[in-house]
Amino acid sequence: MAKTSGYHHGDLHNALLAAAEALLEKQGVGGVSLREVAKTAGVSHTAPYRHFKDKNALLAALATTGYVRLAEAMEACVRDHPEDPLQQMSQASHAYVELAIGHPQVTNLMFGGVLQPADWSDELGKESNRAFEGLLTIVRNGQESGRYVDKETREIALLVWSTVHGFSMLCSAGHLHEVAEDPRQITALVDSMGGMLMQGILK
Amino acid sequence: MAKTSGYHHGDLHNALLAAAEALLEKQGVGGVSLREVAKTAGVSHTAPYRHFKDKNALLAALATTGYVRLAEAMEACVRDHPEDPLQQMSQASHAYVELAIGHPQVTNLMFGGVLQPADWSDELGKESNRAFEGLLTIVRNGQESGRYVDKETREIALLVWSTVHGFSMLCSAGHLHEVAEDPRQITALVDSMGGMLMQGILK
DNA sequence: ACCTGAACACCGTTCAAGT
DNA sequence: ACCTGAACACCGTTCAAGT
Repeated sequence: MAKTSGYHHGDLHNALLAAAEALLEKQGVGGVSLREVAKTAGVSHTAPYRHFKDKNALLAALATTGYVRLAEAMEACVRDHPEDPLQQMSQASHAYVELAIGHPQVTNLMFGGVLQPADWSDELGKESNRAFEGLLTIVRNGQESGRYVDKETREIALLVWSTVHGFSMLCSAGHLHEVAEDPRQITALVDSMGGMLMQGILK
Repeated sequence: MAKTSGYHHGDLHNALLAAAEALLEKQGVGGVSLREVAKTAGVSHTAPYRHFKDKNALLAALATTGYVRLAEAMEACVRDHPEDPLQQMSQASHAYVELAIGHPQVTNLMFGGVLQPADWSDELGKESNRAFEGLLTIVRNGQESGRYVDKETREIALLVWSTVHGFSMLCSAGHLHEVAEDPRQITALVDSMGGMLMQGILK
C-alpha cells in the first residue's frame, strides 16, 4: 500500500497530509492537532517537523491540494468542451460547487480566513492563481466567440467567481442546510442561478 | 466609561466581547485565546466562564454581533429608499461588502467554518435568518414593482446573496489583494458587477 | 537523513474556595 | 452572584540524543 522504504515510513509526507485531511473533514479545522495527525500516521509528535515547518505549513499544504483540485477541474472544462464556451462555463460552476460540497472543510480552509495571507506558501499562491486563470480562460473563450457582454474579462470572471464561490461557501459552511440539502436540489439551483446570471435579473 | 457597578466589573460580558473582537481583528481567529481575552479585560482566566459556556460560545456571540450588524444594514436599505427597490438592492450590496471589509475577521468567523453548525446558538441562527430575510424583502419589493424576472423570490435572493457574499469573502480573506485594494476601486467593482448581475452577461 | 523523548510555554476547562 | 488559584489534560515547538 505505502512505500515503507526508508527508515520508518518512506512516504510520511503524504501520510501526514492524508491523516490531516481525514481529521479535518471529520472534525473541522479546530479538531486538527499536529500531535493527533502524527499519532494517526503512526509516528512521534515531532516527526511532522521533518516535513512541514509548522502546523500552519501543513494546513497550507492541505489547502494547496484543494487549489490543485480546483485548477484541474477548471482546466478540464475547456478540454471537455473545446468548441462550446457556454458549456465550459456551466461545467465549471457545477464542478466548483461539487468540490466545495465534496470537501467542505478543505474549502473552508482554502477560503475561510484561518490561514492568513502571511501563512500562504508560494505554491498555494501559484495554484490559487492557476484556478482563477482557468476561469479567466473560460470567460475569454466566451468573449472571443462573441457571446458575452462587452466588459473587461477580469470583471466578468470576478462576477462569475464571486457568485459560484459565494454559493459554495454558503453550502460548505452549512448556511443552506434548510434550503438545499440533497445533491439533486443543488444541481437544479446551480442551473437556475446560472441561467439568471447569464440572462440577467431585470426584465 | 464602563458601569463598574457590581463586584468587580459591572459589564464584564460586553468587556469580554470587545476585548475578543479587538484580538480577533488584530490577529485572526487563531490568535484569540480565552486567557488573553480575560487578561485584556483585566480579570482572571476563569472569569469568562461566568458569562459564556466556553470559548466557542464567546466566538458565537461575536459572530452574532456581526449578523446583527448585517441584518440592520439590510433593513436600513428598505427604510432609506422606501419607493425604490433597485436603490434598496444597490445599497444592500454596497453595505454587505463594506461590512466585510470593515470587519474582515468577524466576517471570516461568521462564514469561514471555524464555528461548526453544532456551535451555533439560537440567537446566532435568529440573526442570520433576519439578515437573509432582509435581503428577501428587498427582492420581493423589486418583484412587486414588476421590475424583476419571473422567478421564485428565494432563488433570486440566493443568487444575489451568493454573488455579494462571494465577493465579500474573497475580499475579507485577502484573495483580491492584487485586483482590488483601495475602497474606491471596490465601490466601482461592486457597481459594475451589480450592473452585470442585473442586466445579464449574455448579449 | 530520519525519528524520538524530555522539556517548556501556552491553552481550555473544571472545581473547591473565597468575598 | 461573582471572581480567584490550583490543578489537569492537551497542544505547538525546540532541542539534544539516538539509529
